[in-house]
Amino acid sequence: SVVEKKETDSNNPSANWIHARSTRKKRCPYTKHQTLELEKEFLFNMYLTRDRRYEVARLLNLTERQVKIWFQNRRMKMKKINKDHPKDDC
Amino acid sequence: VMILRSRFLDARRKRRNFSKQATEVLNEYFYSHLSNPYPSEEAKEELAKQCGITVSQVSNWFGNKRIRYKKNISKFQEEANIYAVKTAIGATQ
DNA sequence: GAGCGTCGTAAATCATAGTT
DNA sequence: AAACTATGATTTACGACGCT
Repeated sequence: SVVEKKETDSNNPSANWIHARSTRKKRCPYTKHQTLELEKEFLFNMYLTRDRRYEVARLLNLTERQVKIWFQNRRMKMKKINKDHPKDDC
Repeated sequence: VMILRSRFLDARRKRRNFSKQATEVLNEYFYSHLSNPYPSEEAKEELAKQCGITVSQVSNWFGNKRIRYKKNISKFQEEANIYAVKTAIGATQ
């Protein structure tokens, strides 16, 4: 009976974790230039003011939302790097 | 400066495939939790320990596994059966 | 209560390892 | 050895939820 249960689970892909993010913007990789400028801005300060965000978005032809999210992701990346390699530095 | 930094980090992208045993452990967890293959933070830590990899690597593995499984379930059917049998044997002992 | 924060993730893409 | 495929890691984009 245990076997049967496991097998029905295996044969049952309808098990709901397959939820399609239907209405999501497709990921579009940023250009070298966009990434470089964003990194430079991040180096200057990890958190954006509203005005800075507007400027950066305008200069790089991205939406303010994209810039905001890029900074959020970038901070998470920094956190992950610090976690994975505690203290090797240049 | 950051060009060097990013190049340095990109170099970390050099990887090796996980050991056969590690993959075995991960697959066992995945297929025995097929209805909800989302290990908790604690489960990830345990898997990481068992596999000799980092928690981040466990997260990456499950992320990749879920999407690739979902994208082509039939391709993984044989593998799924193998691990289903494996856990079934384990359960009866 | 609008707005930006983190956290975990999906999905696409990248870079390389492994295979044919 | 050059295609080709598998696989681990990284990059965009959100939803959920927190704080102020």
